[in-house]
Amino acid sequence: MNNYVEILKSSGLKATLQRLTILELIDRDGHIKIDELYKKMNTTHPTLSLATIYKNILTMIDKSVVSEVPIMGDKSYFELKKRDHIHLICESCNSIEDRVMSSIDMELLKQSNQFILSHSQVNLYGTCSKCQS
Amino acid sequence: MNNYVEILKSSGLKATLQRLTILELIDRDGHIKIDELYKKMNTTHPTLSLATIYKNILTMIDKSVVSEVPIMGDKSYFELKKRDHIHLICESCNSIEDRVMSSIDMELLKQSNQFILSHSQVNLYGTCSKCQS
DNA sequence: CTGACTGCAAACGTTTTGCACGGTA
DNA sequence: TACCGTGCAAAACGTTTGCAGTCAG
Repeated sequence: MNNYVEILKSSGLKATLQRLTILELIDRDGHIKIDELYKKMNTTHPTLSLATIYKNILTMIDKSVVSEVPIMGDKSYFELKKRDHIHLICESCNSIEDRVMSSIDMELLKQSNQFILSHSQVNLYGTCSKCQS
Repeated sequence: MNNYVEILKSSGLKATLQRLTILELIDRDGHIKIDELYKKMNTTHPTLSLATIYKNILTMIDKSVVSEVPIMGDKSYFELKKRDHIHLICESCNSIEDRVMSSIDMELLKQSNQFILSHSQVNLYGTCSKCQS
């Protein structure tokens, strides 16, 4: 848990019990939606409010502690900020698996039968050529 | 416009004026959000209701005529279903550019300076190994 | 002619906000 | 102690629903 304290402090955020709890739950699940987070939280910390979760998710995204994983036909999931990776999203059981792989390996994945690919969604965020000038 | 009539009919949907209007506006913009769609629609077809847009977007996604583009920190955009492509999303002007490229070319993009990459989001939808059995 | 589709208005669920209180640093 | 963060309740917002009327095939 000390780990999260460091992360928060170095991001200029206070290490409150609420934030530590949120981070621990996100980490345990890997990827979690707000309502799932709230339900799990309610069992151990019944007083922690939904508004606090929303406020903290926003501020922690802003500070790059957490990142949003928007999903087709579903609410966004949230995960701890980590190095670039791919999400393998199973449309049958709704599981989300992280995979660290190079672009070239993606072709291999398509050809292998470990994960039957239905469709892909690649979004690259950055600055377009117009906005660079 | 005849093109859309064909697409709708071959998907088992009736080619109503409302659907044709929605498809034309999506196509014209490339990627559009529901509220933008409604605003533009309102100028030319003031009686077309928001509920109709929502219902139609859902059914047309279901029939693979349209697809959803979920975006970090924003509402989903919608586009016509087309062959696999990458989205270059400018965080400055919020433009979305389509780019058809192989996985290997992605590496080239990162190295080039045409689009300064801030972060990427790759979601692959399909069936995981567990759910295949 | 019939089932699919539309428009309206109400209902619903999710997210945001304002404010008084509480806790971290 | 000062300020950031929390909890509550209300408000705002986006989306869905039910139903009566309409239209495409």
